[in-house]
Amino acid sequence: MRGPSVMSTYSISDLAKEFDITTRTIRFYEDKGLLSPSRRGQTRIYSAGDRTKLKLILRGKRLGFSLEQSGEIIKMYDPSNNNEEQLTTLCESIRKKREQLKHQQHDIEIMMLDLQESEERCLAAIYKSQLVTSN
Amino acid sequence: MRGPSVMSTYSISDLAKEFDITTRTIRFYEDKGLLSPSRRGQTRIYSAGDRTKLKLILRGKRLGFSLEQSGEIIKMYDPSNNNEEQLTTLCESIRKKREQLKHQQHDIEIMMLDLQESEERCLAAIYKSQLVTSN
DNA sequence: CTTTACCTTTACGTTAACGTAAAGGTAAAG
DNA sequence: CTTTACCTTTACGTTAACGTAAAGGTAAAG
Repeated sequence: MRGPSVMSTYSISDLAKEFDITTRTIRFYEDKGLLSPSRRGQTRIYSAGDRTKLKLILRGKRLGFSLEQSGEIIKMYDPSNNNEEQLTTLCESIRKKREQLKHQQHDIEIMMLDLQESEERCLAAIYKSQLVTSN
Repeated sequence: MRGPSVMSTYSISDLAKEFDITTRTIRFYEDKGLLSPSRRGQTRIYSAGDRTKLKLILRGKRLGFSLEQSGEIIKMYDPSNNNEEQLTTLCESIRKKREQLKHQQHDIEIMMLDLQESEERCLAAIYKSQLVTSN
C-alpha cells in the first residue's frame, strides 16, 4: 500500500490525501455527475479511471474551468459516443476547447512578459533604495 | 468618438460595451477596490489607466483568477511601492505568480496534447461509422 | 417642457463550489 | 467488548461574483 498511484483501487480518503482535497469535495463531484465510483456495500471504491477523472477535474480547476466545463472535458476523453451526429458534435466541441486553450496560452504569455518587466522594475527600485540608505 | 481605445477618458458604458460586460460588473470591481475612477459630479470618469486595470482584471478572469488575485496582479504593475521591505515582498510575490503561470502553462500544454489525441480518435470513429453506413 | 438616454445608490436575490455539523454504521485492534 | 479509524447520508451555512429591481438625478433633443 506504499505507492498509491500504482494501486488499482482507492478509498475516498486515499484520493483525498493524494490530491490534498477533502472527501466532501470528492463526494460533491459525484453529486454533480463527474464521478461514479463502484461500491462495496455503502463504501465507495475508486478505480484508476475514476482517479484519472479526478485529476482532470482538478487540472480544470487550476485553469479556471467550472465543474461543468470539466465534465465536458471528461466526455471528450472517452470514446463511448456512438451515434455519428454526436461524434461530429463532440469533435466540434473539442476543437472549440482547443481554441479556448490557445487563447489562454496567449493570455499567459503576455502576462508572463509583463510580470518579467515588473520584476525588473521592482528589482531596480530595490537597488535604488539601497543606494539611498547606504548614503 | 469613433475609436474608443484612442480616447483618453471613458464613461462606464463605454467600457461596458467595449469589454462586453455590464456596468454593474464595473461598479462591483470598484466596490472591491480594484478600480477608483475620478468623478464629474456623481458620474464616474475612467482614465486610460483605469481601462488598463479593467483589462487586467478580465484577463485574470479568463485565467481563473479570483478578483483578489487580480487585485494583487494590478499591484504588481504599479511602481508606487516605496518602502524597501514592501518592494522585496512585492518582488517575491511576482516571482511566485510567475511560477504559478508556468504551472498553468504546463497544464494547458498537456491538456492540448490530450485533446489532440481525442480529436484524432473522434475523427477516426466518425470515419469508421461512415464506412458502416455506406455499406 | 417632455422624452430619451444616460447616470447614480441601495438592497435583496442567485449560482457555484464547497465547509461544517450531526447522527449513525463497520471493522480491526487491544 | 470498547476504542479507533474509517465510512455513510442529510442538511444547513458560507463566500465570490455578480444579476436584478427600485427609485431617483441630469442633460441634450425635439
